[in-house]
Amino acid sequence: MRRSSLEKAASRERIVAAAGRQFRDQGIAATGLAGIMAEAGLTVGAFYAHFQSKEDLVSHALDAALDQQRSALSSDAGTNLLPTLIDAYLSPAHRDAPGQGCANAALVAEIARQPGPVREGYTAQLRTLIDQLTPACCSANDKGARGRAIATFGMLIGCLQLARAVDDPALSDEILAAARQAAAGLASPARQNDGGPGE
Amino acid sequence: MRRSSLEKAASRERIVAAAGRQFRDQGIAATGLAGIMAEAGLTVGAFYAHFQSKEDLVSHALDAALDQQRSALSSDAGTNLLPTLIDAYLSPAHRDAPGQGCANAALVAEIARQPGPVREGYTAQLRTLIDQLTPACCSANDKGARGRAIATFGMLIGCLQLARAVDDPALSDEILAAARQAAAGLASPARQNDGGPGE
DNA sequence: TGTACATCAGTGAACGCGCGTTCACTGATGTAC
DNA sequence: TGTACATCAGTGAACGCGCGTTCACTGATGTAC
Repeated sequence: MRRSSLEKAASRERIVAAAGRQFRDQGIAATGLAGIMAEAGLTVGAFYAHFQSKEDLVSHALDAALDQQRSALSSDAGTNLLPTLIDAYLSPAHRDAPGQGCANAALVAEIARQPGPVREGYTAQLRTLIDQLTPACCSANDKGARGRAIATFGMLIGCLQLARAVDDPALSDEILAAARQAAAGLASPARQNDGGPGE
Repeated sequence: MRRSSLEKAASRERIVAAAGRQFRDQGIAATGLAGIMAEAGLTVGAFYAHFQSKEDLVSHALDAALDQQRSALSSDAGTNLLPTLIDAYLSPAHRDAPGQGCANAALVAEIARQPGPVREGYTAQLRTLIDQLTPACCSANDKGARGRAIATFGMLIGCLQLARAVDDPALSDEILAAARQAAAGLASPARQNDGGPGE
């Protein structure tokens, strides 16, 4: 039953993709290896030919999911379509498909409870994301751009989570709309100088 | 071994409190009934004298945790110490004690995956919270107060989660600081009129 | 290029374990007379 | 107020189940000659 190294790489990719989707959809703790392997078209036994443990898979799957999200972002770096990006982030489509969506929004709280290595990997990813987001939050006086980038991103993930948790579609849409408007103001501070505390 | 109805009520309260703490600390899926009952000073068997199922407990524990949080808030309603409240919310102390802290921040993502009744209860609680927060976000032209209240709260929970997930204390503090500044601007829009889209 | 053999990706069954839930039992509580 | 009895909060052991992990085995792949 041995497979070629190309096939092995393909299997691994399928496992990582399935894990990324199921973790975001169901949460990490609630997702079993058997279900992931089944979605990847394999049986559980094969798992340990690819990863040392579930925690090891969590690290890799999270990293891959975050990479994927950032790559969409990096292609737009510099150009001024941050508003478009915000609208996409806060769209009903994104809200309704957590499994394909932002891993930050789906998993931050659970990441905080993960062992060291997982959190280390996440921290590096978030750092890169902030660096990518910061230039898009520039105003004439760009002293506060990085802070605004962080706060804006926090608002995006927080509001998306609220919109997902809520039972009532009308309230959910209202949350998305409120976040869209506030994010636009925060991220692109227009003619207002940022008046940060002296530093 | 039968106990008086007063003792039963006290037992139930201890179970709810222990559940609220453990759910926030470890997540709902990762928390077992045995651990909750042990913290309440009882054995697992007694659980079903108080609740129909784990899901039933989740509903009640979540409701209690959210009530507790809001009651701290309602005492300040009307008065202008929203900035103080924001600072407390984004304090290192709150970040470092999720088990005693805001259930929204700790559990939103997991609530989105809970069965109907839990989400219904949560939705009602969030609605009340938004209503309580809105007057504190008033400006001269208060058309956008409710939207700003929603967006501000989303930013609070999102940034608190980011600060908890991150591995590096310096970055974590930076996130809290960025959120504090942005929240102050968003919640108390000073002399800036809110320029919402026509409605 | 062809043959012999070590490697190892994947299978399928088993492992111990903790989960949520059930149940027979205990004995103090609350009630009926 | 005192007695007899039904109730039921809590115990402790058991239930089936799915979890993460291990293992003997298979047979195609990759390598050495």
